[in-house]
Amino acid sequence: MFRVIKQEGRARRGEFTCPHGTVQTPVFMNVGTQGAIKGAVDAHDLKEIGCQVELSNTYHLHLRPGDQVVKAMGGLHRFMDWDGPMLTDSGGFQVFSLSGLRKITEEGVTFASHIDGRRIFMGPEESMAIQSNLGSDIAMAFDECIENPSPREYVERSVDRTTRWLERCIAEHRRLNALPDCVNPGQMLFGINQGGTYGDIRQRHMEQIAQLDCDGFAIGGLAVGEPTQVMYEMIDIVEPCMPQEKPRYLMGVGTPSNIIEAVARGVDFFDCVMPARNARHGKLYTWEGTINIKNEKYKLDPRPIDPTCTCPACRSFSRAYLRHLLTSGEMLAMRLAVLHNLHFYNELMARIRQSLEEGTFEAFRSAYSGKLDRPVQG
RNA sequence: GGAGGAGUUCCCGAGUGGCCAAAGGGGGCAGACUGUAAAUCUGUUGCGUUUCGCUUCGGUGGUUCGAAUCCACCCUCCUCCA
Repeated sequence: MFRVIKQEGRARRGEFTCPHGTVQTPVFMNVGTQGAIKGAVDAHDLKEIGCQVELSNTYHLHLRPGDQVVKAMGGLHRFMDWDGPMLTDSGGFQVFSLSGLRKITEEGVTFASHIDGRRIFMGPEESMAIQSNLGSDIAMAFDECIENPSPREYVERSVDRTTRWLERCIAEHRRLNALPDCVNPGQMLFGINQGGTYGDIRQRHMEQIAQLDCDGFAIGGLAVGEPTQVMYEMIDIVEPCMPQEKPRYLMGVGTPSNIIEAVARGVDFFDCVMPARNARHGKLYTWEGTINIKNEKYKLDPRPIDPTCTCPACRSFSRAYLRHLLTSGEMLAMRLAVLHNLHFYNELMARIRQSLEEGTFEAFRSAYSGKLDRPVQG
């Protein structure tokens, strides 16, 4: 269930209630693909850094440890000891990212497992069954995330197939939720818009799936190589076709500026591996811009990553220490850096929400959009 | 004292007459990363006025049109024998 509390322009301050709690939006979901945030961060840590929604992946958990294992262990919430809202991605992104290892038909996708090469088939029904076994609060429809660029003709055929897959997802999802041993009978389902960089295809697709019975709608297939401006154009085209009373989720996006710009265009949910991956690689976010903690200039820097930050890393450690840990390959470096960047993203969303409540979002946008993605000056 | 072996650019290490400012690794420096096959990948790492010039392969001298590579002597280190 979703309601808009306040609006500034197209930007929405909302509230989304799902089986494991109520989510304040706009929200950034913290990505734990295999039931863990890479960098030795666990579900308890997520609580401390302000995470509202945890995100895991259908394809990866199906391969290891197997969704039947997770179900036998009481569902993914109990397995990883996360009692808050959780979203599972359907495996649709792996259709894109593992493109060298798969074959697509009307029925679904056959993957060569990236672990041992064995063939695994995943279609709408399989994806729904796995996500049902995982017991997430929000299941994502099984789609094809199309690579960019793709020929118009291919995009048209793919999008039509994704629509048919969505209808199958809805039917199967409804059936699974009604089964007596369902892990999370209140599980919701989001449909996904595709269409590459063809605005008219995206618009038509969004109009079609908006008619279907979904709990929310996502925009997928963006930030896959197209220029940022094109991504914004696609959101501008699709957003008016999205139901006002349902949440909008921009999948896999993005940089702090991308998020601010997408909120301005009416998006409520986000997720991205970027803050965690960048953290592991030494790129850290501050309210003055990004820093690469591995740079020599931080060798003797006694300051925390960001002097205004309250994350576990900034509360106790200097840039010089973080730099030392990271250049030495210490696991602790990754952990502290990931905690910082995810805390930053969660704090970013909190400030966005606050500005929306105060009616100052546009001021916030002009102060920080662009700036947060760029290296600090000086 | 005797017999062998070795000294290469920040480090390890390849190179035995021209295609060598010198492979490869490490380390250093910098960059990339957007529903995670990523603790990964890329670039760079003698100097300069940079389609070219200069300095460099333990030292000095020599052979040669041309030397990290061949010769002589010297220095240093390692192994074995006394």
